[in-house]
Order: sequence, then C-alpha cells, then structure tokens
Amino acid sequence: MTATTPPARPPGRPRAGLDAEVFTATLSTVHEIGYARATVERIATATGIAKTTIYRRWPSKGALIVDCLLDAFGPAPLREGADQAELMSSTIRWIAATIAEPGVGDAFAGVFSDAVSDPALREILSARLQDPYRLALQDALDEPENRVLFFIDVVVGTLLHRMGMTGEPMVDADVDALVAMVLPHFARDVDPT
Amino acid sequence: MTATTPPARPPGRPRAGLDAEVFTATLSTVHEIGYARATVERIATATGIAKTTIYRRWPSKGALIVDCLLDAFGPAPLREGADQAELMSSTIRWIAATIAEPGVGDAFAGVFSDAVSDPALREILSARLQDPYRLALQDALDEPENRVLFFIDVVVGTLLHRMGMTGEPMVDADVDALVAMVLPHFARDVDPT
DNA sequence: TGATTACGCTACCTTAGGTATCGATACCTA
DNA sequence: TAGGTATCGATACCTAAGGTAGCGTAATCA
Repeated sequence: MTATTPPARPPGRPRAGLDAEVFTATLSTVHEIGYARATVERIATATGIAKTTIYRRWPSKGALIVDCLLDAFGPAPLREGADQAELMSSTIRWIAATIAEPGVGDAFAGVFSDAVSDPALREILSARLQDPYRLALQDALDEPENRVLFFIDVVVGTLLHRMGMTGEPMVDADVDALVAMVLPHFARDVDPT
Repeated sequence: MTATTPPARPPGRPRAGLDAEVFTATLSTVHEIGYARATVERIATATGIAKTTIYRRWPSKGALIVDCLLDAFGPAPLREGADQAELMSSTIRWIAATIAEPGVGDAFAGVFSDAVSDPALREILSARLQDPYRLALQDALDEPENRVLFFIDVVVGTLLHRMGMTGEPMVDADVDALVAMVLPHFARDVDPT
C-alpha cells in the first residue's frame, strides 16, 4: 500500500485544483475594491473561472469567505512549552498580523457583518472558523470556554472595530497596548520582566 | 429678540414630526427580523408612512440607522466630579446597556458592517456617532485622542463581537470582566477599594 | 386664492446573490 | 476505442433590496 491511501477517486471529470487560486483572487479583489463590491462574479472573473463554478464549490459568498479566512489564518501557531503569557501574547500578535494582511481584515469584517443578520452564516462562521481556534486555545491555555470566548471577543472585536472604523489595520503600538491590557487580566503567572 | 430665534419657518407644508416614530419602528423592526431583512420599505410600513418619505429625510438606510442610534444613546452620561475610574466604568456599562436594548445591538452591528465596504457610510458613522462621544470622553477623562480611540475600539468592539457572533448581548458577568480588564490599563488613580 | 413644500403612491432602475440548463470536456473503465 | 460520469463555461433567469422620478394631493403661509 502506498503512503497515501488510494483515494478511490469517484468517477467522472475530477475537479480542477484551483481553490488556492480562488482564495488568492478573493483576497486581492476584496483588498482592491472592498467587501461589498467584491461580487462573486468579479471574484470568478479574477480567478479566470465561471461564477457557476464558485457556486458549485461553496454554497454562498459567506461560506467562500470563511474558507478563505481559514486558509489565510491556517493552523494556530501555539508553541509547545510556552507559558500562558507567551501563548496569549503570540496569539494576539498572530491574529493582528493576519488581519493586517491585504484583504483579510476587510473580508473578516465583511463576513462578520453579513453574519449579524444571517443566522445560517453565523453558524458557519462560528463552527468553521471560531470553534477550532477556540478549542485549541482552551487546551493550550488551560482556560474554561467562557474565558476563552471573552478573550476572542476582546482581541478580534477590538481589531475588527479599528479596521471597520478606519479602514486600516491597527498599528503596532496599539497592538502592544492590547497585549499589555489583556495579559494582566488573564495571566496566572505574570512574569514581571 | 426672543430667547429662541424665531424659526422663520420656510414656506410650504411643514414636515410632520414623526422622526421619533420612525426611530421606534426602526428599532422594533430590526429587533424582530434582523438588520438585513429590516428593509426601508418595511420600516416605512411599520411607521405608517411611505418609503419615499424616509428617503426625503435620510439619504440612505445607513444614515437613518446612525440617527436612530444617536437617538438611542442620547447624550453621554458623564457625571461631573467623578474620578477617571468611575467615569470609565459608568461609560462602559452605559454602552453595554444601550447595546443590549432591543434592536440597538443589531442595528449597530449591522450599520457597522455595512460601513466596512462603504466609505461614505463610514464617514457618517465616524463623524456623527463616534466623534461626539470621543470628544466628550477626551475632555472628561483628560486623555489624548489615540488613547480614547483605543478605549472605544476595545469596549465597542468587544460588545459588538459578542453580539455578532452569538446574536445576544453580553451578559453582566462579562461586562464586569470588561470593566475589570480595562480600568487597570487606563486608570491613573487606581482606587484599591 | 395662490405659492410653496411635504406626503403618498406607483412605477421604475440597478446591483448582486443565487439557480437552472445545456453543450463541451476530462477522466476512468471495459 | 467506446461509454459512463461528473465538472466546467456560458447564458439566461429569478428575486430582494437600495434608491430615484413623477404626479396628484394635502397643509401651511401670505
């Protein structure tokens, strides 16, 4: 048996492997013209494929954006062996840096806003994007669910509010302030270095 | 000259005084069916007026919502003589309580999201809603602009993120946690009572 | 009574999310 | 090489909602 289990590929024409291209085109389109004007039609054109192909793979624009954000964030960089303060600090900076990447902050704020009045999208956002990172953080930080949810509300909420009100990601100095504010409130082992 | 300058009423049929009714209908409609489904048509019908009358008074749905929020928040309750910690604490609780009122949180999160990809609306939101309170806070707290903006990002961002992700306003225990986290980071005169 | 302005109504335009259909194409298997 | 199957591109279409135009009517002042 080979290393990868033979996929037992289903019959028929296989899907073209262009999810990565769609994600790239989505972020660059959102970055250039904003979330609302980045229509599915334009994203498809930017990718070089048909709009119907997008809808064959994602059930809605929101679901596409969520997958795009999952791809942009990737796995949470939770170093083993780090203490709680280090983990929180690096997590905040990782989220801030990713949101600051071109298109990511706009896409995040945009899909978040759509979710406000779309329960189905809110479920997708919560289950596919927030929950995996929340569970990983609960485990790594050894904190209960409600504390981690509060942590996410503070960090993501603050960063998105800045992005939404100004159109620009939060500058490093303010991210430092965010870290300085959050850590003492959570850390059990405040290292006064 | 009399106390109030004679309005020198312009000729023609005067406007019916129904802004208050429109605001009430807007919040209750948003509360019942959500921000996106609360169309201008439905808000007008709920008020008992024509959609075109709404558009004669507000240039866009976003502008209507912003005025509606201004009416809901009213003037900031900044007590004279209170120290900085008291002012911050009461401000946070005032914002949290107002956002928790039926329809206000949904409307706020909704218009905020729309503003993400609409620079004109962002300008309205920033100038008409955020700036007045920001200036009042700068004065009352004696803090520079960037610190007050950071304060608003944290407080409003956190509350809206909770509202957007769960559909419910933040519970009192978490508002307490927000106060407990924010105060030590800002307060110059931490009163260890 | 006339001028002026707001209101209600209807019709309409535009954008954008999302769906249906159909011929062409790519891949596997017999 | 032929057949089966599923994807792709293209086109046309539906629907909801923001927003506008025009017109007759109602209210107020001079």
